[in-house]
Amino acid sequence: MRELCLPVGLAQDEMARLDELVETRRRIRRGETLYDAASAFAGLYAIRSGFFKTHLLHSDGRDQVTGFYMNGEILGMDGISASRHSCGATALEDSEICFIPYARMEELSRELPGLQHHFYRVMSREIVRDQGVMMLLGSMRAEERLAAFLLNLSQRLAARSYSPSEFHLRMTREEIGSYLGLKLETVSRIFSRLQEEGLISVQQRHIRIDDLGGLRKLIGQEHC
Amino acid sequence: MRELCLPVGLAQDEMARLDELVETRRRIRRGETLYDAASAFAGLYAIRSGFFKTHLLHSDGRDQVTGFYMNGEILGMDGISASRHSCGATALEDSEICFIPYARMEELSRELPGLQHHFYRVMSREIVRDQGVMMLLGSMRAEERLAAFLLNLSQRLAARSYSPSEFHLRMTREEIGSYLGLKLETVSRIFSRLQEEGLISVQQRHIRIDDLGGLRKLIGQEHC
DNA sequence: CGTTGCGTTGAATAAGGTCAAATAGAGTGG
DNA sequence: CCACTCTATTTGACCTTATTCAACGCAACG
Repeated sequence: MRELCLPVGLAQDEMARLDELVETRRRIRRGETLYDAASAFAGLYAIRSGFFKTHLLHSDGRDQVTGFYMNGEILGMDGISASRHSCGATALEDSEICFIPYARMEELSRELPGLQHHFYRVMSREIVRDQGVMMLLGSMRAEERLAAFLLNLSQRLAARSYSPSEFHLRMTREEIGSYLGLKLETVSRIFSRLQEEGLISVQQRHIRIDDLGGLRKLIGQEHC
Repeated sequence: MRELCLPVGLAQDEMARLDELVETRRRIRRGETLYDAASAFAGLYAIRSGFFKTHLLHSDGRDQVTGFYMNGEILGMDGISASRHSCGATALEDSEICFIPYARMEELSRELPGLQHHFYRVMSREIVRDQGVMMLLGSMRAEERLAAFLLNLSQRLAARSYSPSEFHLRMTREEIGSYLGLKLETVSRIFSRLQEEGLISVQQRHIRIDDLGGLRKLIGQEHC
């Protein structure tokens, strides 16, 4: 996990100080929330294991999934700006997290230049990630969105040495749809269509990518 | 401008050090780019005056507007994560910016706790802003998107003591559409519709908000 | 005064949404 | 182990919304 969510290139003694950073380990059961939207911000959460979604509640009651997070990723950075979380985080499977109190993070990142740099980078990466989603929602058709979604998952799984071509979805069709700006029926239909086209095999939540190149071509060339 | 893009609550001597931070002032003419997508990251840009758009280039040639920025706002934070900008920034009118070299920013934010905190907050705010756009793109209908767009502009103008109810759009219909995930014709049509409904008056790029409450109601209650 | 870029509007079309019904699994209690 | 229930998923028929294609208007500018 360290390679993923903690700085590379820190000296040995700096690594030692890092352990001070992490206050607690906590288990979160599937369905439980790590924090709710509008709750007071206390610090960041590094996912040790498990899977989360973040979601925003719109004033009219509908809520939208804004992201899916897996082990090695950091949750909660949205809360820094207003000392209050703008979105909630919910576990999609039993998970384990490390809590990083914000005050301590600021303090320590002053002492360890590498750590400060790392946090700036992690936050910047989140901004870049969000821009990718905006691109996806703003200018891709349904089929492209799903393809991009699957490729993104595949790539992140590969980075964690899981199979990039065969995996189990932790979220429902509705959650995928909410994330991609589609209705759950559309998600289901597009999965079926991609299967007919021989690009993937779908068995409920079990996904196998049969034609990686084909999927890539789908998002690299077409448009609308 | 200081109230907007620089920390509140810094001591006098800290303020003095701040001037060291800002290296250069630069004028950018309308249509020029501040930085291009994929260009090397050097630092951040604080907008002194003017108006910018940021935009992402998709591999198939289409580019999507990811944000509009006005005076007092910070550009370039996307570049920290990969030492390379993920999107480009283009001036939509003659503008003036301050350049903040990244190395100096990191250095100084180590010495001035208030500054470090401020930068974390600014980056977090950007994340929250992006989430709002995701909400907009993912779960609002065209009319709601335009209403939200106008209300957002109005609010930011108000914070700068400009008129919140009457203003001039700096961007084309196509740029608005790209930002909102709509085609330019749709944007034009919806503007006309909102005018017919008595909510706004549109005269090319000149906008007057006639019924603020009505616009708010549009995004607060309806859904799809 | 024609050119050029931007904006508006109309008609036809396609993409995705809505509503409804059928099916498949997972979990539960008998 | 089986029947029962509940939720998630799939699929079909139909409908709404936004896109596409095309024509025209407007304003700025050389």
